[in-house]
Parts: sequence; structure tokens; C-alpha cells
Amino acid sequence: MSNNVRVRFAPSPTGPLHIGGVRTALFNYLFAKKHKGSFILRIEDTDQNRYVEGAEQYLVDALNWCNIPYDEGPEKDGGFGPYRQSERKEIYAQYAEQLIASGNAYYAFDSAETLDFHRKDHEEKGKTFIYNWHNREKLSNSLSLSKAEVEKKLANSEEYVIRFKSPKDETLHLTDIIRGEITIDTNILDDKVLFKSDGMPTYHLANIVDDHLMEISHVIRGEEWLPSLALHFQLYQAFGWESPQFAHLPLILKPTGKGKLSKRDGDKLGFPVFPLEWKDPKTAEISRGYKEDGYFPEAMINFLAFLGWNPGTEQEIFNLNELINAFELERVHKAGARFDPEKIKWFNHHYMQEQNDLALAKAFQQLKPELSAIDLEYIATVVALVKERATFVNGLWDLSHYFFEAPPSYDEKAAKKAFKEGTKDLLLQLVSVIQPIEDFMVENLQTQIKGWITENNIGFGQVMMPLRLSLVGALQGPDVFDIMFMIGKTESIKRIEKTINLL
RNA sequence: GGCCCCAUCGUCUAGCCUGGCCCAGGACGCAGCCCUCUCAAGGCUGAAACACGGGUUCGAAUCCCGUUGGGGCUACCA
Repeated sequence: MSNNVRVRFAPSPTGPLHIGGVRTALFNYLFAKKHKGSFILRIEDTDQNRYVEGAEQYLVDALNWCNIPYDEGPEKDGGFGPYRQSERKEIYAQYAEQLIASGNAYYAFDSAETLDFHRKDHEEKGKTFIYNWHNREKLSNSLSLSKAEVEKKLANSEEYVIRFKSPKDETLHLTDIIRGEITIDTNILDDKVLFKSDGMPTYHLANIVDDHLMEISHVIRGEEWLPSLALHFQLYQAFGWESPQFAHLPLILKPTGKGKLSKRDGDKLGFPVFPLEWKDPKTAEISRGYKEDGYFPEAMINFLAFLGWNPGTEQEIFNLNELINAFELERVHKAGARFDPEKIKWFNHHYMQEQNDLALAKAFQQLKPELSAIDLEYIATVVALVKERATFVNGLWDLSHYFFEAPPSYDEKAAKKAFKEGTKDLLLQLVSVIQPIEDFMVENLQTQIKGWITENNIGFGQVMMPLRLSLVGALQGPDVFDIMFMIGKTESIKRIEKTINLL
């Protein structure tokens, strides 16, 4: 492929960007970068009724957080702007008129009520109402009405829409990069509305006009658009434009059950469906986001890339550059992919290990007010000690609180296991072993304590278990000697003595 | 209902185009073992799939047809 690859991500600002939308954006981005092309963000806000305040800003913020930058878009003109369809309003009408002039479209005056009536009427009879060659002669439009009548209606500025005149008895052979050839019989196609009575184009018209004007080379979008492909293809033909290549991505399905992934699933199963937290401007309802839940963007991107695509090798960990290099549309799957909240956690755990300890410490400190006064270096060392057990920054506290404060209690089960009859005596002896250690370093602690245990033929676990429990409050965590070194001699002894007093 | 798309372990998937190397490989999750003062991590091992039925062929997960199942669309929404 040459280097004039231009792709676009064209969401409509009707709410927060869904995780499936993120994947669509990602695949577009990967494809563009792989071919040294441009990735364009276009805002498809032709539906004034569904416009949601803040949705566009959310989109930009989400893409930024995901590290999927666009080359052109609103506030980032690349010579093909504007990039909001509402700002391109004047452009579309002339193209609709052009289609009428060439006989590919017509005016329709039917009211919403009339259409509604026909649909219901057909449904009752077990049929489907399709506005096309089949019945357009019986409806109110510039094909059924006389020229004079049409002109009169237009002159009276009666409300009208412009519909595409879908041909009869044609077989369309469409090509999709992912799916191969798709065959469609035009007889079952309906005369889609291209231009609405409110003066705005529908998605179909605006989409084709903009893709053409913006010189889009590949349209990579979700599978929900596959049924519209025939219309879009015919539109390009009607305009006499060269059509871009199409690739329809498989949908992301619910983890369990039927249907595609929805916000509800996230709420029910306890995982986010949106990249960033979103507060609904109307209901004030808050939807959680991957960012706020402690996911790293690298983890989300890596996971999302593997939903419907894979490189064909056994490598699974890919950074963005590696993804760009390896990505091929031809390797995208056809079938829908279930979203697996467990696997994205695994990716997050992986990327957590790759994070810089100091950076993690900062994030950890910001999250926990208890840590505000604590030295960042100390927190970073603690993080280094416990992070292999952590999947999220917000899980760090549970894994490391005993580095910052004495354990508030002892785990009951562990206490039963660790505290035996001779424990008190052993701990008293242990204190006398620790007390004289001048240089309170890990190696010294290790040799002194282990030496004392072996010399006196004491069971290792008999000392280590209650020791750990005294320090940590539970039988978990990193090396005991590391913990002692970190909290220091005084605190170590203090915690052991607390246990002694308790026994 | 109609139309279009799809179908390999529970899940993500390799293999399918160019049939034999596949009694089907990897990963997540699950189980066990090892490591070990503990919990993790890590290492090793295991259970786990070609939806079904017909063809074609010496031979089919791979090609064809049908059935079943799943998904999407069916708005003056995108």
C-alpha cells in the first residue's frame, strides 16, 4: 500500500466513548501508522437530538489517555476541515441535490405518522414495510407526484426528506478486507433517507461525502455498519467517486450471555466499559472508567488489540510500536469476541511490573492520604518489594500497609497456626538476638537470626511464622528480613514485644 | 419475521485461503507439583475444543451443501 493511507475514526458525541469504540479507534490508528498514513478524528454530530454535552471533550481526553493521537481533527486542521459535521452543514445539501438531478434520489413528503402507520400495519400482517421500488409509487414523493405538485410543495416550504432511489433487480458484489466478498440483492434494500427535514444530512450522506472530501482511503468500522455497506457503495457509484476500501470489525460481546457488550454488563460484573470515568450531565450518574479503576493504558491497548486480532505468533505482550509493526487487517477475525475482564487484569499485572517504582510510588502516595508525609524513596522501595503481588496501584495498600504502620490485628487463622505454646519464650529469645545487632542490615539479620535458629535446633517455622505475624499481621508478604530492615530495629522489636505481651 | 455476517478448549485465539506436518499449538482462568518462613510471582504438569449431518477426496478442523446455534441490521440514530 502506498503512503497516502488516510483513515478516520468517526464517533458521534452521544455519550462516553465505549470500549468497543476505543478498539475501533485503535485499529484505525494501528493501520494508519503501519502504512505511514494519517489518522483522522471526525465528529459525526448530525443528530441534534442526541447531542450530549461534554461527549466530544471526553472523546479527545479518552484518546489522549489511551495514547492514540490523531493527526487531524477538531482544533487540529490538516487541510480537510472542519472536522465536525455540524460545521460542515452547508456542504451536504448540494450533494443531495446533485443526486436528485442525476436521478439517484428524490424528495419525499410522507409524514412520520404516515410512515409509522404503514410500519405498524405491515407488522400486524407479519410483513416488513420497506420504502422502495415496491411501494414508493403509492407514497408521497417526487416519483409518485406530478412535477407541478412537487414544485408546489417545495414552494410552500413543506417539510421533505431526500431519499436514495434504490435500484430494482441488481446484484451487488461488495468487497470487505476482512470478510471477502458479500453479495446483496438490491430488491430488499430500502430507499434510505439521505437528507433530513431539519436540514441536516443523515449519517449515510454525510459519511460518504466527508470520506470522499477528506480523501479517506480505508473505512475501518464496526460490524454494525455492514448492512449499510450496500447503500454506501451505491452512493459512491451514484456520485461517480472512487470508493475507499472497507473493513468491518467484529463486535465485542458480553463476557457471558447473549448480545454485545453494554454498560449494564460492566455494572453487573464489576468492570468498567469506558476508558475514563463519565458523569452523565443529565442524571449525574457516574460510570466508572479504566483509568480511575487503576488500569494502565498500555494494558488496555494490548488487551483490546488482541480482541479480534492476533499476530499469528505466540507473543502476547506488545507495546504500541510493536502493535503498529505487526498489525494487519487481513489477520482480523470475522467472529465477535467476548470481553474477558480476567484477561485484561492479567495484562495490567504484567504492565504494573514494568512501571517505574518511583512513578508507582507517586501514584500510590496520591491515592493514600496516610502516605502524604512519608518519604517517596521509602515508598518506592516498598513498592519494589510488593508490586509483583499487585495488579493495581490501588491494591498496593493492602499489600504493604505494615511497612507504614503496625498491624492493627492478627489474622485469626494465621494466629492459630503460628502462635503455639513455646512461641512466647522463643520470641523473648529472639528479641535478645536482635537487640545487639548494630548494623541492622538484611544480611546481618539473616545470618544472626538463622544462625541462632540452627544453633539451638529450633524449627525454622516456629520462629519465622510468629515473627512474620508480629510484623505483618498475616502470613503473607515479602521476605521477613526485608521487612525488618525497612521498618527498622526499634519498630521491629516493638512489634515483637506487642505480640509477646499478647500471648 | 426478513436480510446480511459468523461458528476450534469456559474465554481470547493458532491452524483453514494453498487438504496429509493436527489423536489440534499458545494465552487467560482452573487444578496439582516444585521453589519457599508466608502470600504472591516464577517454573513444571494436568483437565479442557474442531457445533451437528451429509457430501468431495486415498485423506478434511481445513473444500462444498444443509441443519442448528450465535451476532448485527431492519429510524428523518449513529
